[in-house]
Amino acid sequence: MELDERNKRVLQAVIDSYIASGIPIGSNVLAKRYDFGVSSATLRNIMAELEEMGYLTHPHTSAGRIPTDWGYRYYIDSLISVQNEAEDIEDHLRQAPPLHSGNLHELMMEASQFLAALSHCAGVVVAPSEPEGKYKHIEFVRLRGRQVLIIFVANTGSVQNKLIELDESIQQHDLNTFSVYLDEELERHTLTEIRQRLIEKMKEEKRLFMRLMEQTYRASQEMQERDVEKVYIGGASQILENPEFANVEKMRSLFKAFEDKYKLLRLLDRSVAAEGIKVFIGSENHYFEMQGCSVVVSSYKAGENIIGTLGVIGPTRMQYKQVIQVVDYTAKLVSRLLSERFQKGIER
Amino acid sequence: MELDERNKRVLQAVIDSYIASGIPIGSNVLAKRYDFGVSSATLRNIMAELEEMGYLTHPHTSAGRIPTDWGYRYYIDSLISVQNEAEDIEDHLRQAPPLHSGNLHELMMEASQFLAALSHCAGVVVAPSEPEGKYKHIEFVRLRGRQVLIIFVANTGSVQNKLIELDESIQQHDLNTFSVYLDEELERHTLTEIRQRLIEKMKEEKRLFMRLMEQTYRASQEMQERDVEKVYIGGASQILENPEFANVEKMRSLFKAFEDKYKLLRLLDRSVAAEGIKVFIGSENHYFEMQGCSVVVSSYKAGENIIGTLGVIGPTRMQYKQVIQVVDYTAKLVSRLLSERFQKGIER
DNA sequence: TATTAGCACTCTATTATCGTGAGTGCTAAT
DNA sequence: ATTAGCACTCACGATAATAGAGTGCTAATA
Repeated sequence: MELDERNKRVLQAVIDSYIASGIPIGSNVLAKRYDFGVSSATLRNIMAELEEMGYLTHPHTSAGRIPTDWGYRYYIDSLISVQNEAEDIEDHLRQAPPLHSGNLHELMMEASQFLAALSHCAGVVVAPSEPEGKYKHIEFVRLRGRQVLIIFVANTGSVQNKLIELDESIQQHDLNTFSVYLDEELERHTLTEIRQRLIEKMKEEKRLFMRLMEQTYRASQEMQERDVEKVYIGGASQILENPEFANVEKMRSLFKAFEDKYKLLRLLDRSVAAEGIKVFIGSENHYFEMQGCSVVVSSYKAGENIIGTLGVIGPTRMQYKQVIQVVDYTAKLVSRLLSERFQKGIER
Repeated sequence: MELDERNKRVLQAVIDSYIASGIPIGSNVLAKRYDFGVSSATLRNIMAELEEMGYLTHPHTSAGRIPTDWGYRYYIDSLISVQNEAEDIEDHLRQAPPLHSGNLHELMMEASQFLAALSHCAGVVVAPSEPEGKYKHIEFVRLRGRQVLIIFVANTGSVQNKLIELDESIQQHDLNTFSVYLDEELERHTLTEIRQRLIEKMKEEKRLFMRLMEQTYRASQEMQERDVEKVYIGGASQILENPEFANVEKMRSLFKAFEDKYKLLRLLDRSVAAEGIKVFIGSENHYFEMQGCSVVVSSYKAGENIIGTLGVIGPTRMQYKQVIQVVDYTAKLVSRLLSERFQKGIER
């Protein structure tokens, strides 16, 4: 059954009011605040209809209406018009300067805080995952004895490191030789390929380099997997400002969830493939048992390639219009910064 | 006025009970649970005395006694005996494995979570601050055009990086040359000294290297200052398990405080100079308006040098005995790992 | 047929009242 | 110095009463 124009307007009015005030909306309030040209009795009928269709509900018999998750979904898909973004963009620009990004880590942190500040929700940023074979440089630093620190520098400017322990001591000089060799090869090949070629080339001899290669390879694999560190959460306490989290138990479980960054990652990464904004309302996000929470995410790019995700987690009753704009703006901002400052496509 | 033996025992009993149960302790309960050989009436007198001396208080007329901050202070300084650490150490060992420390960042994170898990409070670790002139290696990676990524490797194995933009393009080859030069100099001098010598040596000529040196120097300064990233907080949600934070407003302010890492740093770093455990009870910590919170901190070392701080933030009513042992144990554990795996004193 | 006024009914949230019990402080006896 | 006894205090929980917002239904109206 389709909604006629008037019903749409009523639904929108109810959701708008509820988002703004947080209290269930009754027919009288609605009739008074908006000018529908009909009485509250008619509005009651309409609202009952909308409830039957699943867009609205009410907490108890004598309370006003609140949107269901389904109602929010319809609201976002059909009722939000993003016509007035111009005025908001100014708001953003005024607050934009903080994003200066001395290095990738900082940029991610700042972006998450930026999101939080502007959306009054928790800001979440998933750092770029380095596709295999995107290393620019691999460096070995001998710390002492057989301990070697391997440093991976990716095209995006991301730097990761791992400490390994070799079977036998090795000179810094030899490490440098190997590093130069690797860098040259990296121009044309992925780490996996290099490893393959090395295995073929030097069967038994040069055991030491072979070992080092193995360790390097394994370390790089570990880097890939250790995604957990890549989730930046900013301004989580923002979310507590919302009255719906006055319930202590809810808060607790929410913060527990924030600490489980792996799950967060799964949740956010679902949108990484596609471009544009995605909104997951309440029960729509399955990875995460967050009651009463919505997630607004977008992907960001470096050059033409989508490389990461960023967004916002907040109460289901959030200012979707604004939040969507903020997330969109931030994604574009981060994309621009990354594209400008790091990496130009595949070119080296 | 000094406390006689019996009063001490009563004070200890009250605090022990209150820490264990969280509810104010009345004279009857005390007389029943402990065997003082006196009646509840006498205990009432004693408790009134202790209250007058400032060690105890009660929330309202007809409630039992609870410790004041002062009472806790006395409890910790004079009443806690750490005789039975043997039994607890076993507990720790069973849970110890998780600390494997692939790199410094991981070690810090794991340590903070370790602290949280064992103390049921929030675990906080301040990463080693690199004293000037402790760099092992400085690497330059040309990303594209005039963008260069500077990577600092410290003796502790800590790796930091910063992206800079030069006035003119520079070849990777030249960067390597400079890196080799710096590394050699770093064997004997601090960055500040090297800069000085460079300025004297090559007045006008070699402008490019001079510029690079300036940028490198400035970047290293910034690294020093950007301490904020160095605070690792683990298991903050642990703290919510405590009933005293059922109050939403309290929780909120606490989490806000956690996000202000700079203040946290100030608070924790007060203990960095001295060795051993420090306890700040409730109002005793001034940097931080955390009502009802206590902080237990210790410093950790690499070799002989104190290089960082770690500890726990929890409700004033915490299991001091256990927590102190946990913090002590963790500090030693981290010290051992750092001493073993990285840096051997000043030797290179 | 769609809208509206009117009204009975429902349910929450607020406030008031009261009893209960743990605990204190004081006094007088030991 | 210790203790028994007792009056007094005060938070806490349960219960009851009230107010008010809002609904759903019915019958009247345009």
